[in-house]
Amino acid sequence: MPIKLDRTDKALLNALQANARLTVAELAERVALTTSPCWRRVRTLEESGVISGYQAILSPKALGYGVTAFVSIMMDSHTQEIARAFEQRLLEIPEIVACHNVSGRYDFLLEVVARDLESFGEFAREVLQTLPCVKEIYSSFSYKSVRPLRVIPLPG
Amino acid sequence: MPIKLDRTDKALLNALQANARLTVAELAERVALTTSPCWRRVRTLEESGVISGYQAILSPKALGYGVTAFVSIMMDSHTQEIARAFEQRLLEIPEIVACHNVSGRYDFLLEVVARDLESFGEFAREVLQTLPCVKEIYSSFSYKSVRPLRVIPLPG
DNA sequence: GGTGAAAGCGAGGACCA
DNA sequence: TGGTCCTCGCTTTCACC
Repeated sequence: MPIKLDRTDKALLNALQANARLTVAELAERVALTTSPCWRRVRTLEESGVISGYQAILSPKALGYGVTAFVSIMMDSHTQEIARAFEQRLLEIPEIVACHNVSGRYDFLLEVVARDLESFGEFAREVLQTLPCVKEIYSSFSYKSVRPLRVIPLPG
Repeated sequence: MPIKLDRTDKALLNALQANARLTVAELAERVALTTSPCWRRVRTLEESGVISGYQAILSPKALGYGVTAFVSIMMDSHTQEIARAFEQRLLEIPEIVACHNVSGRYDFLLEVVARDLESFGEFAREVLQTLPCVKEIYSSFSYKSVRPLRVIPLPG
């Protein structure tokens, strides 16, 4: 699974992580190539799965979400089916923008957006607390995102 | 800061969150508009800050990162300058792909990628443990990302 | 807010070195 | 691999409804 990337590939990936709307012509200029080989490289990166997609990044603030919370959930049961059903249920809740099954004291770590603290409280009470098999919930609020743009480092 | 969005705007945002490379022609078709008004709406969404950018989403796995960890950090001091300097230092560490200053028992929550557990151990020992003013660190590993694609829900 | 048309440019492919 | 050229379709911007 480790795909070989040369300097040019890394430059392309960094440019596209910063701005997915760069045209092939602009990309080519940045990496000192002509458009055809540049376009071919990008396509190869897409096909190999290194680039899994392109996404518009929305501002939670501008959409009226003033609160980002991290919610840790401990289950009172750990069977295969219960975990699967629980994950399925989590996927149906749009306020949960990220969600990991994790090791340690808690079983799931969620990132949740809400309009304000009051709205989050209601969400926690009416949605999270009523999920099946939940034993304990711990919420922590983001005062500020220190690193707003998620960038995967390129190895080597 | 709450920007008014009608049904069409929301459809555009949802389409662009799923695929930022859709052409204006394709977008227009999906929302039953012609290209001109569609293009104008997208531009307005960009200028208003609702769309803060476009990003290629890379696969950590394909890049050789087998481990995603969530690291909670407790500081032994909480002055303004120390926090600022600490955040500045965190920004210089590329393995930290996300980072929040949070409420609760810990002060910072980081998301870190690493090649494998061994590599993470080394990173924790040599980079995280040596940061100034760190009192306690708690690491939790992601077994699996339940929601791989981050999508902000649209209000209303 | 919506439509339609026009100019220019980029995407994507065929082919050569 | 990289480069050149070529064609179609899209982007972008009009003027107008």
